[in-house]
Amino acid sequence: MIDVKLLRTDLPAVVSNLERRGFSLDTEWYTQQENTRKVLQIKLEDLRRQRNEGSKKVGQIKSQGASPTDLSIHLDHLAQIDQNLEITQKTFRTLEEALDAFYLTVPNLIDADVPDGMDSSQNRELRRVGTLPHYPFTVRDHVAIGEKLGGMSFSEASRIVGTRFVVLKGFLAQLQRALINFMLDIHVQEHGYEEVYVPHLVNRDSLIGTGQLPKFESELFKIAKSADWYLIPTAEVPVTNLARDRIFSRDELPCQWVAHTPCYRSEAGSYGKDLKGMIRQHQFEKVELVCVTTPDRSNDMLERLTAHAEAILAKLELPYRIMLLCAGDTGFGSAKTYDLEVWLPGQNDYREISSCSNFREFQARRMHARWRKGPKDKPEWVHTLNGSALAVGRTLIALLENRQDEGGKISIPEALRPYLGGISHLPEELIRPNQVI
RNA sequence: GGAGAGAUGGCUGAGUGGUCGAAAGCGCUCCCCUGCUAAGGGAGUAAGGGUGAUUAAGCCCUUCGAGGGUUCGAAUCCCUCUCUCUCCGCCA
Repeated sequence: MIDVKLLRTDLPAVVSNLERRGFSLDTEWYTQQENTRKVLQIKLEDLRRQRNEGSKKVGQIKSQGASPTDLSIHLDHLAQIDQNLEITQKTFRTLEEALDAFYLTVPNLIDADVPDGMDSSQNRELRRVGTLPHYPFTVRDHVAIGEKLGGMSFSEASRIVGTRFVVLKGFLAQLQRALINFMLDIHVQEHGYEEVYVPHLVNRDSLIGTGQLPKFESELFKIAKSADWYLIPTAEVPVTNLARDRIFSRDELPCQWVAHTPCYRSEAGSYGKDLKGMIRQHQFEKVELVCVTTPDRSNDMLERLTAHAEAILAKLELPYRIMLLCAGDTGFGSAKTYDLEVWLPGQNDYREISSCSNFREFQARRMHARWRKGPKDKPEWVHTLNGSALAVGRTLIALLENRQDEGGKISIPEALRPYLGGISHLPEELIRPNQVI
């Protein structure tokens, strides 16, 4: 949620900032509601004051043993106030609910150093890392590699559930598991994150907290059994909500958490996009970094977090580029986002494999996540950040496509070999099924 | 799934209709005392919001899990829901 006070005091600044995203704020509606709110609230609070004072007096009158007529006159007067109060309260509540609902649909303010632009074509490429591979043969995409190697089955998945799922078997399943462990270990051991295991179902409040609701319900899978349980679309939701309703002391911050979870997305509205293969699935594995920090450090933390995601790509020797998203392409709750895009030879293009964002106070307001500088100080909002490091399914694709040879073998980057029993190439039997005699 | 108990400030925990935004203790902050250490004394210490010159003072409103009800008045009485704990059952 953006700062309500800022809306009240400097509406033009908010409007022009949000225009950079292509979001147009209904100023006429808002101004009118807000002005009414102010008048109504003053009136309401005054009526409540009168009632409180009147009620107190009843107690005094009674204890002083005043005449019954005095008392009934006073009670009549109070009844009138109450009647007025009830009407005012009803109107005020309706108004406030409308305003609250409105606030939840307003995106975050964009950082000043985010470039202008309305869509991904105007994202700014900051740099490229790694050299693109050249092949003296026709490259296969990951689907073709999967077919050749075996162990990647879309047809079986579709029989089990439907489209946009995959079954991985044998060394491909093991490769995915190796990647997860590899990423977690690096973040814990080299980058100083605390590993957390979290629920894969979350309630409405958590999704409102991180900003997926109320606006993006269609992208979520809802559990039929419960009124407000959803499958997580990213570990960001349960992990960031660890900060919900908390007041951190200075020395507890920053919190740096890493979690591996599956992610479930309905991908409504992406029909026809990336239909083939593992690029866009209803279920995929991801290792997510989440940071809760003091405001003065959040700029720095975004750079660090992004560097931590890059470190994984670098260790896996995958070529990538780093993009600074333009205002129009930056997500609803984010003030500034870097995307890491990995090179996919099968697509002859870079594709998103990580997205690292600074949410500043936006999620903290929704979650009531605060911190206190010193014991005497007022609580302030924390800043929250998160980034994928990395999307595991796409990492697996990237490895298959970038490290294939003509015969269809995949070379394993040095850094990953300890996680695969030391082998240098796939396919090789990593762990043989027991022979039953 | 069955039975019971509970939800109060940073924490523990009192509080069954007005004098309660809330005792006491712990923690924390400041001050005093004590030549180290240990200990002692005093004061302060919830959050959100409105108004105010929108980071003043002041005044005011709201909040004792959430929502509704009774009442002139609710932390306190009634109803619904959520969550937590204990015991039994079931279970990876």
